[in-house]
Amino acid sequence: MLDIAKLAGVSTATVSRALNGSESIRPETRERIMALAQAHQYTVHAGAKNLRSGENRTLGLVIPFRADLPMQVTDPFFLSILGHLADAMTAAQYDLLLSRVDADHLDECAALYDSGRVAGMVMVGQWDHHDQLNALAKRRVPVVVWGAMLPDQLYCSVGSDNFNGGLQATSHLIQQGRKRIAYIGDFRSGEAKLRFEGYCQALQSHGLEVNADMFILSPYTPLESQEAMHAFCDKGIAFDALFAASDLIAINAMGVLNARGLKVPDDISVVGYDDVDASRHSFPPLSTIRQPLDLAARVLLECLQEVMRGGQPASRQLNSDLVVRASTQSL
Amino acid sequence: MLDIAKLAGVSTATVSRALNGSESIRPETRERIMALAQAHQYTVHAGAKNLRSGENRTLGLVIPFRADLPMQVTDPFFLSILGHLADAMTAAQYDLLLSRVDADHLDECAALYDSGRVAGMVMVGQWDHHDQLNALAKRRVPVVVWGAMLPDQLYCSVGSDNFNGGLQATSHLIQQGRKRIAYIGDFRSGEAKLRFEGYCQALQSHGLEVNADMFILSPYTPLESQEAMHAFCDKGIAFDALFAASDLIAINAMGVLNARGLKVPDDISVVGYDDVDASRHSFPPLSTIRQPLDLAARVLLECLQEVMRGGQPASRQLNSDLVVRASTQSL
DNA sequence: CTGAAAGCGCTAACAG
DNA sequence: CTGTTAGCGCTTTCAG
Repeated sequence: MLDIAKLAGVSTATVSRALNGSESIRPETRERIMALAQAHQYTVHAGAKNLRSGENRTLGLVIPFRADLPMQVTDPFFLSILGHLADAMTAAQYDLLLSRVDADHLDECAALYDSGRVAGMVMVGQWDHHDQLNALAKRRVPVVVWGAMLPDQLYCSVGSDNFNGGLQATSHLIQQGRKRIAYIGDFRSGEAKLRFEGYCQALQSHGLEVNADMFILSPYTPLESQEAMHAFCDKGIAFDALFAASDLIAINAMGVLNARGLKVPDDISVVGYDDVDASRHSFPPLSTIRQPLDLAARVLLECLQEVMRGGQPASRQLNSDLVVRASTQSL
Repeated sequence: MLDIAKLAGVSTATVSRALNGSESIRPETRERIMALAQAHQYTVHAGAKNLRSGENRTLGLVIPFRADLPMQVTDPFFLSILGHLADAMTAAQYDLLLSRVDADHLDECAALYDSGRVAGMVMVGQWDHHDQLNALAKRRVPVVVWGAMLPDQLYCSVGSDNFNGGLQATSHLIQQGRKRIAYIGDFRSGEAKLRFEGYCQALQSHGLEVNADMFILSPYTPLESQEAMHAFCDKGIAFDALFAASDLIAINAMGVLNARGLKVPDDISVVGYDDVDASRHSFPPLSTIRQPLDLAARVLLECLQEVMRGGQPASRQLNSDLVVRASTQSL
């Protein structure tokens, strides 16, 4: 910066002002300085600027991972939210620091904040550790979480309304005249559980029977979903529709159905969840619940900014949309 | 830091030395200081440290995107490399700054380096802009690229050997007794082209006919791959195997084959490319070419470090492995 | 082994 | 409108 100042015949203070768009500077001088900076490929040193101004424009995106599991992100869906978040942050002039943290030591990411590397962070991915997040929040680490709203939550979370999503998906099937609707996925915990509850609610409010025979337990990771589907079909229980807790499960299930000679959607209508890229290209293209990730990213950022300001924004549930494709059809 | 110094009854210099593991400090003093830091959740301010020591331990990961395309990463494969890279960098004590840059203005990421935000960067994703990358390298921006080796390349690239991958995939099919092997994917540019050339080579060296009727042009983005597959089947050309330029294309193609009553692998053996998560769960599970992403990430990092040291590491091609699953079977 | 002092590159009062 | 001055939080000679 000193070099530029000398070249322009001014002080570094003036250069700083010019480059930061201060009002109190002669336009002509500004132009000259900007031109010089451009010519010499000079850019303000971000670190020094932050240090001096006390501001920090980098935000953390932390992705918990489990040491015991093979390094994999089960959700292709996750990449999408990452992309949107990157976009939103870039648009708001933030840098994005990516950090992988052991899910069992989420407290470690406090160091990210304590060391001034990030001004705040959003946590996304497979997270269960409610209490660790609460501890972080108690430590006054600015953090927002992508996920469900939980009771006794000290931090701000943003997620989609999984209950309502399950409701929409199932109602859609019912409206198309389906009466024997199976559910495949987890129904004991997390987001899948809420989707399942939405499914039950939809059945009940339409006066349909909620039958445990129609619940197909499949891990959220779709590893064994095919087997689960096969096992269900083997039982010979009649059904004319299927609501899957995730697109990947749905796609695998459709593969099994196809293989067994059951036509989708003629024999079985199928709805998935997430609107993963692959669901547009599955056979047949999959009807699904789309979570508004672009909005989610913006809301996450807004909330984080509010938290960084010292506020306590309320957690939010975003509405999801039903996307109708060829895998569902009226009877 | 001053606080800790006071608490410990020493100077900040001593605290600094203790926290950085300097040799010339009494172990006892070190312990005491460490304990205090721990208790007060004190962490060295990373920015100030970098500023003073002139070092920078954050690396950039830039993901070019096309302004004209909807924000999407076509490759689910990409998330995987991102994860591995994050792991490798974390393990080497680097921070990872994620940055999305317009693919038409790759030069913009020079600012990331000029402003001292990153000490170097790796570029990954759909990149075509060979000349822009060369310009970056000429500007002495430390950068390494995930992708193919190109002639007149001023930068270092790391990629997998796509030609060899195509060769392996096709040879596998031939060894299983398949004689009429179709190729689906792009064959005009990029990595797919190399895979295609490997396919041709394999056919030739086994004395099989290389027939343009067996080339199914499908966008690398699998949007129209189903249509392409349908169109090919409609032509009624006999074939007993299919090599797809990507898993996603392969999975879509298998969907079409299933729907048309062609059994995989009995009637048609299918091999994909990438070993995407979904290919393990497709119906049937897909044989594919796995790129060694963990190794790739480590090599990328090594090369980047070498470039940052001022060196000019040679570009590298990594070997890929064939993963055999149920979609291929001997006749 | 430890402290004092200088300064990394920048910005923000405070004077002119 | 612009220059001077004083640090942001840390590390690192150079003396003790």
